[in-house]
Amino acid sequence: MTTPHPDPTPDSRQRLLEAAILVFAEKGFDGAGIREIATKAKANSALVQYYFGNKEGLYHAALRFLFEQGPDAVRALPPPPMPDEPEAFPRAMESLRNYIRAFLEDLFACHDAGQCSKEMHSAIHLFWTREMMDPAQERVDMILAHIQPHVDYVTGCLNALRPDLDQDSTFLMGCSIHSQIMFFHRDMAMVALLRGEGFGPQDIDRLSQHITDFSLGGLGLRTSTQG
Amino acid sequence: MTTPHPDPTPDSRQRLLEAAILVFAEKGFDGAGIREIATKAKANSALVQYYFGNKEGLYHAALRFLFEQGPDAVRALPPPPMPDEPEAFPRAMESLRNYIRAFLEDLFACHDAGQCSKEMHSAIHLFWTREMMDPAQERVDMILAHIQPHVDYVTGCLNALRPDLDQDSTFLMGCSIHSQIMFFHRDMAMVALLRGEGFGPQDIDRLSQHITDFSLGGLGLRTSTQG
DNA sequence: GAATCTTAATCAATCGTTTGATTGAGACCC
DNA sequence: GGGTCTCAATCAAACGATTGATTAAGATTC
Repeated sequence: MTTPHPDPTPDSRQRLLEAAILVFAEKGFDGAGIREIATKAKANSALVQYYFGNKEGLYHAALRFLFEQGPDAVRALPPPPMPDEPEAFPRAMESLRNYIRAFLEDLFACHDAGQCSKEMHSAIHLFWTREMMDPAQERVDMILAHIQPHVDYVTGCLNALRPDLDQDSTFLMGCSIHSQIMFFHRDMAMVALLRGEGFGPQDIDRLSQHITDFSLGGLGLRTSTQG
Repeated sequence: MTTPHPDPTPDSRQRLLEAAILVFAEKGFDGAGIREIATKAKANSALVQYYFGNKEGLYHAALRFLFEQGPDAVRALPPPPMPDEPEAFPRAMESLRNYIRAFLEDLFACHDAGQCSKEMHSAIHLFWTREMMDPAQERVDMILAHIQPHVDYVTGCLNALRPDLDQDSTFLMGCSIHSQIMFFHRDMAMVALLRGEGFGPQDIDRLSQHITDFSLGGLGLRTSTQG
């Protein structure tokens, strides 16, 4: 997460950005205070105005920063097959399975080449989830640009798996798949309360297996029945 | 949540409670101000301390209020069949279908006997969703008590539909079903951006049909293949 | 007339922001 | 090389506004 940008980018700016991600993720925009962020960044709170204009500028910059520099499971995945390619069907099935697993690994912060701390990793997803709940008007373009590859990937899989579906039905299928993946991330607190214990990285095998099977079944492509 | 014959001078405590739901839902706990709530309630802000002790007491009371008085689709549904009852399987299938539809109607504020305004109705679900994202320690009991009937209902359906599953697998199935229902509510903003237009009450037929079919397929109970 | 309800005025604390001063490294002139 | 100037970076201090909370007096009700 280093900036290759040529602009004057001293350490304080970077530290503020990373501290902002942590605090905004934990407490939200209104709950987070400029002074708290600056203290965690070991910087002066006035630097927020100096570098980012105001608090909202810091929030905006932090969101853009984690979009551009943060972890993204889909970036590393090979693209799904086109519907007319040979072996498109089994390869799309495998692509969907890999996507679900990669997304889960990303959410549970199973970082191999650790570019950022585990705490930062989960804060990034929490920050991101907060913004999704009510996206600000001036950030929708940035958000859409970040989501689009995810949508395209799953849509590509679905087009190969169910070429008979119209566009809107395919969209609904993608929603059903994504909803399951994200549920186990952002509703973890509820899941932990109901189940007694939450899911963690050690459950990724089981979770990705379940979501994949459930989704293939939902698509009408279940090959065998299992628990 | 207005009475069918509204009082000329309704209780100011009640007005505060209802205004709190609206403002807390829109801006969250930190974003909402006591003065704004009081203004919307046409009451004095000091009444918050008088009736509820402090701001958090108001939040707590508002949450409990909408739990006890607010709309709840499951309350009106006949209980799902026990696994050993006659015709348990087809009845459980119908129960699940009804549950999904009732939940969606609830989320989209299709109130027949309007106990509260449509604005209040959607605010209730937004408020509720916010609390779910990070539930406060002192409110988990109340939250669990409100969720439990939902979990029990779906678990009852699943026990009749897939009696072979162990408890944890059943739990995962329930998560997959609930995740889909809630997705179309709280990610509506994102869906609208991606799809060009969001879903509304007029789409309930299509949505509940899709989620039901997808879920039955995920359960390995798909009877026919359709778009 | 006591209890309950409501009010405006006010509290201390904290908020995001602004200000003015200081630092230190480089550019420039003589 | 010494002196001067520039400019971005950083800081402590203070700003006005707003926050949730408190108070004491007035209104209402029974």
